[in-house]
Amino acid sequence: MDSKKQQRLEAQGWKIGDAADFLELTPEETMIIVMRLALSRGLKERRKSLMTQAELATKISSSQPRVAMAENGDSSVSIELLIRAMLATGASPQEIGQIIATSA
Amino acid sequence: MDSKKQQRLEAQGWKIGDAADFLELTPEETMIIVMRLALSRGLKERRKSLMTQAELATKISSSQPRVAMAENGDSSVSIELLIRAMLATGASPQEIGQIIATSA
DNA sequence: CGATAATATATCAAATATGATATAAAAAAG
DNA sequence: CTTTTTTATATCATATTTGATATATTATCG
Repeated sequence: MDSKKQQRLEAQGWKIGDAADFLELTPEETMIIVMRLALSRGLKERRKSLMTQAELATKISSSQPRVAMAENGDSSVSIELLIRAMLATGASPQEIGQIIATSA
Repeated sequence: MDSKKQQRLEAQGWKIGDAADFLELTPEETMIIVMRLALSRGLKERRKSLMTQAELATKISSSQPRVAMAENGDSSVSIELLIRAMLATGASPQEIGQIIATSA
C-alpha cells in the first residue's frame, strides 16, 4: 500500500499498515472494515445519482457532514447509519445484503 | 385477526394494522428492525450448536449478558455487534449478507 | 474570471452502545 | 429433588456515535 493511501486511512481512524502491522487485524476485524467500506462506496454511488448529501441528510434526520463522513468511510460512522442511508436512497434489503455478501 | 372483526372495528373508527403501523414506523425503520431480528435469530441458531454465550462473549471481547441481549433482539445492541458475533461463530460475509437480503 | 452550490474537515455536547458486575431464572445433569 | 451449568435481567461508569454548527475546500456554472 502506498503511504498516501495509508495516511488517508489512518486519518480516518483505521488501523491500517504494512504486512506486519496488518497481521494485528484478525480476519473478522478485516471483514468488518471491508463491509463498511463496501457500504460506503455503494452509498456514494447511489446517492450521487439521486440527491445531494444535504438532501439525504434531511431524509435520515442527520447532517450533511455526517453523510460526507459516511461516504468517505470514516470509522466513527456506524454500520447502522450506513444502512439507514442506503435505505433512504431507495436501496432494498436485498441490495444491501448483496453488498455485504460480496464485500469479502 | 379475522377480517370480520377488523371490519367491525374499522366501522367503529379504529385503524387496525400490524405492529409497525401501531408503532408508527416508517418502512425504512421497519426494515432495520427486521434486519436486526433476523441477525439475532441467525446468531442464536449458529451459536447454540457451537458454544455457550460465555464462550462467544470471550471471542468477541464482550460479556455473556451482552450476548444474551444480542440474541434476544435487544434494541441496545448495535448491528455491528451482531455482525461481529456472527463472524465469531464462523459465519461468512456471504451468509450474513444472505440473512440481511432475505430479512424483508 | 467570480459567484454559487456541493462536499469535506473540525469541534462539541448529548445520546446511545459498551463491557463489567451482581444476581435472578431456567435448563441440564446427576 | 439437588447440584451445576447456562441464560436472562438490572445497574453502572466508560467509550463510542450522534446531530449540530462553523467553516474550509472543491466543484459547477454563468
